[in-house]
Amino acid sequence: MSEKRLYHTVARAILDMIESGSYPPGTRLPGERELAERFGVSRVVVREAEISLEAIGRLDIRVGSGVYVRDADESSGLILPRVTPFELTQTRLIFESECAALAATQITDAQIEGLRETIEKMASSTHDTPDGDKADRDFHLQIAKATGNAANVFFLQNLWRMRNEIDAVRKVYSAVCLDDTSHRVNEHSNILDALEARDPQAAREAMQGHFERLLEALLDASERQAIEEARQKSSANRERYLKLAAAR
Amino acid sequence: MSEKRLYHTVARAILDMIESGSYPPGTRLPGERELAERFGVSRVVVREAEISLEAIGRLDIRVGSGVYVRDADESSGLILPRVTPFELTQTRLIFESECAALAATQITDAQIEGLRETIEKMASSTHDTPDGDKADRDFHLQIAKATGNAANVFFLQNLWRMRNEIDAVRKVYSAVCLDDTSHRVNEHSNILDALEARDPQAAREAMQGHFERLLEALLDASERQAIEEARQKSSANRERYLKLAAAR
DNA sequence: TTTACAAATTGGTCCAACCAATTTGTAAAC
DNA sequence: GTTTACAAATTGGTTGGACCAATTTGTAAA
Repeated sequence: MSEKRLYHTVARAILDMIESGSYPPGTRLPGERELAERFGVSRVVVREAEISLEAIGRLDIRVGSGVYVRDADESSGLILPRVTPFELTQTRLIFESECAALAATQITDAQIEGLRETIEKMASSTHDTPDGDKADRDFHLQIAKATGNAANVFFLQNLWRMRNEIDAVRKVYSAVCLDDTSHRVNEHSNILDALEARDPQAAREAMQGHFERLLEALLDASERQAIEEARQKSSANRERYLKLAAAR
Repeated sequence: MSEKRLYHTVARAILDMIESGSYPPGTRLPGERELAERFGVSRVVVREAEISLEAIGRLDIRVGSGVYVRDADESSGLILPRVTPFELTQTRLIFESECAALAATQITDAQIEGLRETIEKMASSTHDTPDGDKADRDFHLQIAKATGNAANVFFLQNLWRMRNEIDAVRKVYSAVCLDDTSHRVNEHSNILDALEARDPQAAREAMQGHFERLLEALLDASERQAIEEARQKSSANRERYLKLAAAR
């Protein structure tokens, strides 16, 4: 209601179309002429709306071809702070635990069922496919949605963007998630049980446990990684200095 | 690097104009018509260029007034979701309470002192100046910083952006903050005490209390506002229908 | 000096074209 | 049957002119 300019309203509407799932990433949007008619505005306004969405990396406008929904991941060009995997996990711990507690007070049976499906999907995913990650993300996202709070959903999405778009984070996380599918499935089940029991405190603690274990796994992994890097560096050094010695 | 679309070229040119220093932040750009002539393009193209720059937070377009160069402060480039004041406050409650608890475990004496200053500043601010708001923001921001976690700082900044940049939120918040400076000063002091005592649980509860009271104040305010809007609407209706009756 | 209001300025929207890049449909060639 | 060539349809890009609404500015009255 507070939008004064038409193209803002239209941009909002297009965003809604995308976020409702009608147009998944990569999909082509209806042409400018059709959208103009559908929204009851001129083509200019649709263009302005699409251009503003292009500017913030949500759309990809290709001349002669069409306007495409951009994948929310890479090259979104948005600025994220430089956070370490530990910082991210700590923030997830405090934030998602409270989300879980909140969700426990108002989650619906249908949402419980949706969560169960993500767990099954994760359990049946092979180790290296991205399916497991997607199921993981869906699980946490659906809990945020179950809080019925758009701000919570927004932050959850941003947390996940940090995980995927910050190199240092992605590196460590992927190193950790190789062989812990069974752990994750287990812990997700615990969380689900608490939610199904509508027990906020139990949900909070289950989620805390989930991230505390992850935090420990991250510490182990980063230690291994540090050792490995040190080994490589010293090996490189050895080669360098041996060469020097050999050249003498 | 030749830009295919004209409005990209123009956007680039406008950006150059800004970055060359000819138009410092806050300055008004030449009108669309003049720029169109200067660049030798149509007005629509200039508009499209300016809209794309507005979308990424570089320009501020004001109807009837002009296009202004935006101060390059924290425009993180994120598009904010439509959240209600209640959602925002709930998220602040769960997130900032945990931040306070976390901060209590590791805050330094210097940071304690910094917090105390913001409280004094708020106490001495007159009611309608923005100084009070700034001190409020600083207080919460410094607690997030005291957690030593960049992700927490990032999210706190975004929470504040929601408060200031979402119309519906700003409206209700400003209605609430008129006469509650004394409340806020009190509650901030309580939080500070808990932090100084390095008592996580007390800090958490003090912060929770802060937001729970705010939540109630918001409910009151939104109720008053709804009543006022209903009054205005019915008054408008009365005028309309009386006119109709008089014209008969 | 202040106030009130009309005029000029500025962004917002619409329309009706036409251009250029791309995709698509179709028919000829293999 | 598959590939190739090319014309037709589709799609975004740009233009000029027109009119509206919000805002600022200039001017005259109080």
